[in-house]
Amino acid sequence: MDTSLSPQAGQLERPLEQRVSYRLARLHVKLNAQATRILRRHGGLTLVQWRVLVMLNAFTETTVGQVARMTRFDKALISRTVKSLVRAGLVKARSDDLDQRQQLLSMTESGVRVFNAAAPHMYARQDALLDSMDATQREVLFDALDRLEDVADRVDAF
Amino acid sequence: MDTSLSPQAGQLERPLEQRVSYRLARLHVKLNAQATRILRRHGGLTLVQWRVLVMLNAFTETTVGQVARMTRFDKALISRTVKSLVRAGLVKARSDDLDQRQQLLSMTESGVRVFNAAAPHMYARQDALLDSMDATQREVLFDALDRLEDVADRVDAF
DNA sequence: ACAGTTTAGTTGACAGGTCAACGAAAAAGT
DNA sequence: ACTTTTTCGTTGACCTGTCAACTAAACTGT
Repeated sequence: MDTSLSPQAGQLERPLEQRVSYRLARLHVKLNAQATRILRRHGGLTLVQWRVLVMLNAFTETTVGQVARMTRFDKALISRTVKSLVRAGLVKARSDDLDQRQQLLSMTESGVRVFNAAAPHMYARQDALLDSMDATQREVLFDALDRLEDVADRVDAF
Repeated sequence: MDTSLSPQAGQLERPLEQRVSYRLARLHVKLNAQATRILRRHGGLTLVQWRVLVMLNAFTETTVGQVARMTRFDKALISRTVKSLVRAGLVKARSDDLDQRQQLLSMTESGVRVFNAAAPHMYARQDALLDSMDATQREVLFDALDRLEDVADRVDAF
């Protein structure tokens, strides 16, 4: 397969490499695609379903709103995803006596089983990502991510 | 506004902060939202439209496929975006005599005007992102992004 | 007690993006 | 020359994620 571009491509190829947002977008797409493939291979969860289960695994009983806030996903998305998980029998909802608006979510036995099947692979990947850097690199990376998020939050500057 | 989570939240809050793919996803969403807002405010381009125009600005005459390969976006997406740009009068297509399958794309005068109106703000943001780090940090960051992409490409390991 | 406000969650409509199938043209193989 | 394969771009179906509107429940202040 020929991956070369046109002769003039070199003009932009390098600058493009150095664009933060572009590089981040590209990496994000790749990581997502990889995670999606792993999940499909090991139990068939979607990425959002996985992230919800991660939360339910860490917090015995949680609500839709709490998951949405923690993952920073849209609550509509979480709502639909939880519904799909309930439909698949992986999550059960129990109404909260103290607050009738919300439901307390937890994994079913089957949910735990599916989660535990996928988890080793997902965590191995996570470790591989971290292991690709040494300790200082990791530190710098996370610090950089923090700084970038700060800039991204200062919207009105531009 | 109370941003605190449930008491048990601390259990996962820090680990979550340290997850590479999660942090990257979050940053990506923020950066995209910021770019989208800037573009809306300065000319009304969408993010994909902007990225296509960046390419057309760097390469006088390009094709849909070439843009797709360079940006790593899906060619279907580029095809539709180009069509929208042509419809908006920002891009013109000229058929290639040597290859009747493809069309050579370039910006119209109006396209250049819109691009130039948005560009300073987008580049200022880009600079602000880079300026949030010092030289060594930038170097480590891009190196880390490279390494992470490598790991993301090694799919079959998990 | 009760009007006004806030919060939880659902839903519909929609934009962004992916995937697979396709027709047309070009390139490669025989 | 002609069949086969590859490439270019478009299209339709579909999935993901966002936004805004809405209902119901809970909280707040009087």
